[in-house]
Amino acid sequence: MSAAKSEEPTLLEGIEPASVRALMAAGIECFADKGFNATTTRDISARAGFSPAAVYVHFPSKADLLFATSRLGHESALKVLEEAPGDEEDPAHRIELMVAAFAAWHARNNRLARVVQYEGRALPAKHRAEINTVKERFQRCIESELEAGIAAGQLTAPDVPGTALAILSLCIDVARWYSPSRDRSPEQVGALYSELMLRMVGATPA
Amino acid sequence: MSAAKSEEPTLLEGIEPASVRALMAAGIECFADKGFNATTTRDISARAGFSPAAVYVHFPSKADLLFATSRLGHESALKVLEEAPGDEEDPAHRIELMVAAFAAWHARNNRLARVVQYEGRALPAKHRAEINTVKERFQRCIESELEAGIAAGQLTAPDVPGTALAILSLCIDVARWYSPSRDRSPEQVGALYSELMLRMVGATPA
DNA sequence: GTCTATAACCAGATAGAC
DNA sequence: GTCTATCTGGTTATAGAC
Repeated sequence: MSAAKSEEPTLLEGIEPASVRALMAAGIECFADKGFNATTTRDISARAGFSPAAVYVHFPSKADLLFATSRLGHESALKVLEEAPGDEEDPAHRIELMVAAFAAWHARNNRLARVVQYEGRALPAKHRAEINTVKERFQRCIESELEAGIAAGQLTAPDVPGTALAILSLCIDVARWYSPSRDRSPEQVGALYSELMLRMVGATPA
Repeated sequence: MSAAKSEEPTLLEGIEPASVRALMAAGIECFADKGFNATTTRDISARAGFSPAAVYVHFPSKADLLFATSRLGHESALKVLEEAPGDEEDPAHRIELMVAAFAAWHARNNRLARVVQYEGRALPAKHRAEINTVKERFQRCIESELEAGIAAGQLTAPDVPGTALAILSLCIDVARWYSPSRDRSPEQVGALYSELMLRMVGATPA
C-alpha cells in the first residue's frame, strides 16, 4: 500500500468537501486492494493523509463509507450505459456503443468497479437493497436493445435474457482482470468487446 | 448461515479424513458467503459441527485452509478444461466442448469457484504464486485451440489473446452471478455459452 | 475539523484436560 | 482428536482536548 497518488480522476471530481473526497478515494483503493473486511479504518485514514479517527468525522461507520462509494460507482456505470447510445437510432449501432462504453468504464475505473461488484456483500441489508434496485436496470437496458435489434431483423440471439446476461457479464468481469499497466487501453478494450459482442448477436459489421 | 446441508457433492469426495473434508466444505461455504476475512474460524468449525478450535487440529492456520480449498478448485477447473475435448480432433468442436465444460463447472461449483476467483488476495505470497502458475495454463489452453481453429480456416478472431481472455472471462464470471435455485442448469449454461462463443469466433454451427 | 488517547470488543491461535 | 478455557493482539468506534 504505497502513497495516495492515484485518485479516481473524474468520478470523484464533484465530491465536496475535499476531505470526504480524499476519504472516498482512499476507501476505493483500499477496498479494491484488500477487500472491505481486510481494510481497517486506519488504512483509509492514513492513505487519505489523516489521523486514525478521521473516517468518523464524515461517515457514521466504515460500512457507510463503502455504501457511499458503492452507490457512486453504480450510478456512474448506469449513467454510462444509458447515455452511451446518445441519439443514435440504429439498434445494432446503439448496442455497440453501449458495450464499448460499459466495458471501457470497467477498465478505466477498475478499482471502483471491483468495489462495486465484489464488496456489496459487506453492506447492511437496507443499503444492499437500494443498490440492487440499480443493478436490475442494467439487465433491462441490454435486453430491450437486443429485442429492438431482433425485431428490426438486424440481430439474432438464441436466448434473449441469457444473451443479455452474458453480455453484461463479459463487461463486468473486465474489472476482475484489467490492469492499466499490463493491458490494452480502456478504449481498446471497449472496441474489442463491442466487436466480439456484435459477432455474438449475429451482426458482424465488416 | 444455516445448517451444513450442501456439501460440494463430487469434488471433496476423495478427501480424507472426514473431518478435513467437513472443514473444507464448511470453509468453502463460509468463504463464498462472506469472504475470507469476514469468516471466523469459529464460523467454519461450527458449520462443520466442531468446537471452535477444530480448524487448528488439521490446518496450521485459517489461510492454510483457504489454500487447500483454492488449490483443489484450481486443479479441478483446469482438469475439466484440459480433459473436455477428449479425443475430438476438430478444432471448433474441441473449443466448443471446452467452453461448455468450463462454464458448466463454474455454475455447478459456483461456491468453490467464487473462493477460487475472488479470495486469492488473502493467500500469503508463496501460496499465491503457486496458484498463479496454474492460472496461466488456462489462457494458453484457449489460445492454442483458437490458433488451431484459425489455421484450419474454421475460426476467425480479431485478436487471439484478447479473444481468449474474453472467452475465459465470460465463463469465469458465471461464478459471480449463478444461483442454482434461480438460473438455468449448469449444463444449459454450458450449452448457451458454447454457442455464444462459437458465434464470437465466427463458427456459427447451424 | 482534526488530533491523541482509550474504551469495548472480537478474532486468531494456543494450552492442557479428557 | 476433540474439547473447554484462555491468551494476545488488533479493530471499530468514542471522548474530549485543541
